[in-house]
Amino acid sequence: MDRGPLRKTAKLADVARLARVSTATVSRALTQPDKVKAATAARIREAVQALGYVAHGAARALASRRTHTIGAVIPTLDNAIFANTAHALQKTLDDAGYTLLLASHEFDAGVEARVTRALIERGVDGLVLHGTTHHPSVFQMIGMHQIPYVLTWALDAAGRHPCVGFDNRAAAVRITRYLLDLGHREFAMISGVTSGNERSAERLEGVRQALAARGIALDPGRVVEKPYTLSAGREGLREVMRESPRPTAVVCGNDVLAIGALAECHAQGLAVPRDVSVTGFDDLEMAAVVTPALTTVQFPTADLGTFAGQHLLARLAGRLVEARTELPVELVVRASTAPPSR
Amino acid sequence: MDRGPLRKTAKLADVARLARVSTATVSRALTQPDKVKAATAARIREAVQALGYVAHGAARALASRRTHTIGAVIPTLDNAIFANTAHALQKTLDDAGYTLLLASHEFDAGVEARVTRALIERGVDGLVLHGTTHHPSVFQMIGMHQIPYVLTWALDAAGRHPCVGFDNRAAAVRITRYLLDLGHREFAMISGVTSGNERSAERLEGVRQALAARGIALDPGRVVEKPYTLSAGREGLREVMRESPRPTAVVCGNDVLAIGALAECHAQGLAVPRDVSVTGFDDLEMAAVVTPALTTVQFPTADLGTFAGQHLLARLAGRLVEARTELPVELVVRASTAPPSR
DNA sequence: TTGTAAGCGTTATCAC
DNA sequence: GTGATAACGCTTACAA
Repeated sequence: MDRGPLRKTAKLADVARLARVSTATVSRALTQPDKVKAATAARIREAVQALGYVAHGAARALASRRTHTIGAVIPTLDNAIFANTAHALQKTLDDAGYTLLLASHEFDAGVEARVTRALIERGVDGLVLHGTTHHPSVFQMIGMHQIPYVLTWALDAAGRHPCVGFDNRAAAVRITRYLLDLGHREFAMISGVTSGNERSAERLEGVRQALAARGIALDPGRVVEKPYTLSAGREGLREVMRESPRPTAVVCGNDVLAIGALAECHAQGLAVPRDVSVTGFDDLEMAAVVTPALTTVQFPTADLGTFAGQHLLARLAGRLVEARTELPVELVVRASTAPPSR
Repeated sequence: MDRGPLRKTAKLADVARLARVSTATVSRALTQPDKVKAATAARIREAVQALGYVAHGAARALASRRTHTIGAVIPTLDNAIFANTAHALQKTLDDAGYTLLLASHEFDAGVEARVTRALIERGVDGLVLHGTTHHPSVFQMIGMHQIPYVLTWALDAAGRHPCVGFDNRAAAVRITRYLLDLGHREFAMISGVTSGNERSAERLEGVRQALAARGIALDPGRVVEKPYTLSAGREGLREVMRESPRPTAVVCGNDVLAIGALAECHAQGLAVPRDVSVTGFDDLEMAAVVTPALTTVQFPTADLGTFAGQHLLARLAGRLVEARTELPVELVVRASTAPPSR
């Protein structure tokens, strides 16, 4: 590949000189080509090519007060769920000429405030935040800088913030009622860590609520909180199955935990769903693939990113948009999960 | 939360005025606190607080010619493997005060060149690229802008580029020899998509090479290429098991495919490893958790991000560093995977 | 230790 | 359509 006599990085003025026009014209040719005569534009294109010119983003941002950048703060990249959503978000933004700036806080509110500040400092035009509870300084900064934003995953009950998310609690109620209706009475839950995680907390609470409505309590030993990993799922199952009477229905906080739990069932020689029914919230559409015998609530997490992106883009374009979007979830019954008759 | 009479976004000059110092002093106080008298620094801190001042990154970058930003171009965020590495990379950079800018190209070389350009345009101080084969314009841009970079996952054989990665082919040879030594003669491979993916290609080639060394060929019907998804793994197993004689050893391109393949084995009533041995390359450390009967080659993918980050930080600090780092992989034998005796 | 002032590379507002 | 030129907000010699 010929890389020519290129040496130092060229700037706008160099292009202008070579194309025999002013910097203003080059700038226009680059950002609003239709405002420039075709012949001029062509000459400029050539010069850009010849010099291997790449615009200086910072200078551009400084002068135009626009970065064409959207920031997203996610709990962690280490979890496919969020990476998934981020992926869809990026695609949506990319198609509109925006770049996604991704930051994670590892479930630490302090870190979240810090990275949010860093994103604002970098001049993001918009912000995507996960969940509805945030450090007050976060909203303060957003307010001061007048940055368009949207909250995802959860729904802002008070209606104070634009959001697109799921009603996790309702989903939990739904799957629990389904199990109750089949005749299950002995429940256990392998929940995600609820502290600092509304999503996990709401799912657990939804299960509790649905059970309470039928007069069933979830005793302490029947709820274990685990990080969203496979091995934690195995561990969780081991723990709840020590209870007596043994649970006939185990609800898992998400599909990763559910798959781990299934693996442990196999290891222990427990047949699913004959001996025990395992169900879960399917964030990744993994569970169903691993076994057809798993009833789940499906969350369209990719849509989350897509919708959040669209919402933000619309606002940046000055269009009016719904401030609250609730995405539908789906209860997927794969096989009979009735309790063993005794 | 009191947000005071804050209205418009403050700038450095506002802070300077309030603190009764010059803008130069404020700038110093913010970036090199030790160059400023303690009392002055305190006054400035107060002013910053009071005004809710957030630095303007673009202006800062323009003036200082530094963004404290590292760009990483990964194939896709939709795959936990890369998200994993990105996560480790981010942590490493974060600790050093750098922010990671993540972009993905969805396995399209053209897109890769485009997003790399976008990152350079945004002024990244360094660049992390996946794999060793890239569009020539990518290296041209990097060269022109003198941007420190590092290639990951694979190793640059020619030694032209700084890299940190695995020897995928050697790993493939290793696991294949292991199976050969146990007595397997009927092989099949559920490979990742090799086109545009060196990693997949090298794994497949390694298997082929090891088999050829013992006079065994991998017939077309015994190799299927699939995307790294669970359902593709199931499909892949179905396809290769149609061969006759039926394979006794199925090597999977990664752990996601392996888990999918295992699920299909269960569905078909095939016992693992009694009827068929499934092995794979464990990018995510998932396979082993799902079943203890799975022999794998473990790739420390998180280390990849950590090392790549450290390499780049060292270069940015002007320190000399190895241009080539090969990370060790590990063959993990979980259970006997000898072929069924006939 | 602090202040003055000259850039950094674009964009945007005017004229022409 | 195109060209001067003044911002944009900060850093950094150089002076004091």
